[in-house]
Amino acid sequence: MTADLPWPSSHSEAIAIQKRLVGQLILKGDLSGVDLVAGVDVSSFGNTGTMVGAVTLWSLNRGEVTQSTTATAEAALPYIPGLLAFREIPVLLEAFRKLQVRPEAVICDGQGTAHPRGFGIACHLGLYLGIPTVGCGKSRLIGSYTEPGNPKGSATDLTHRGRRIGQVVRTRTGVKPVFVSPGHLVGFDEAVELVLRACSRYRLPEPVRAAHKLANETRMELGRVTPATAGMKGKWNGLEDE
DNA sequence: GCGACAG
DNA sequence: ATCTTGTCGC
Repeated sequence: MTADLPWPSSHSEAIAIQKRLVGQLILKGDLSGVDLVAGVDVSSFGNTGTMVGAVTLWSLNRGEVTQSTTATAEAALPYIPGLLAFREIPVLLEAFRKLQVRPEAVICDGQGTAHPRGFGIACHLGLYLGIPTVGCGKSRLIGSYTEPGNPKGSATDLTHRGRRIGQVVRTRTGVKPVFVSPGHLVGFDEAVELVLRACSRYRLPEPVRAAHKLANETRMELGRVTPATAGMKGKWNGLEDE
């Protein structure tokens, strides 16, 4: 279930890994029959300190959370646009390891193929888990697009260098759209279909909302017990690379 | 060199 | 992401 993939020790190494793994993605697959969908999210105290990862299993048919797990870890590196996965995946995998049931699909709080190298956190997580993953970001990382129509369900293409890398989707009438792109084992349109199916009365998919809530509550309960802000300044900023 | 920049 | 009060709108 958890493949053994390489891990970087520097900024450039991380980029090299993404460029190599992108070729292993399978950007097609139908999720119309899926019921058990996992939502994942990470909550942290800014760029350093303790992070809490949460995975929530949501039954689309029952419309409720079936099971959920959390895990905590110290941030190994700060948030770097384009390298988010290397910061959040470890704690998310640990949370996944505690699950007693395998979800049929996963919706991530972040991008899938809508990434500079076509390998966002949803892709990364998908390859590790071997489960279909979809990226659903609240804002844009890269790509250009025209605003989708106002009605719920409206969508336009998110493009980059003349290629479609994802779609901008209105998950709720009159509300800011989300950025949907496939992670692994799912196609572009199928990814949008799953996200829309997982959205009921809010902007974000229910599984993601549940995970976000759980991660945040868990972090609050822990209390701010980790100052450790001094030890990692400048780490992974490219300057001390090679 | 100057902006942009998931969470 | 996180820090935060009030405020606009259905």
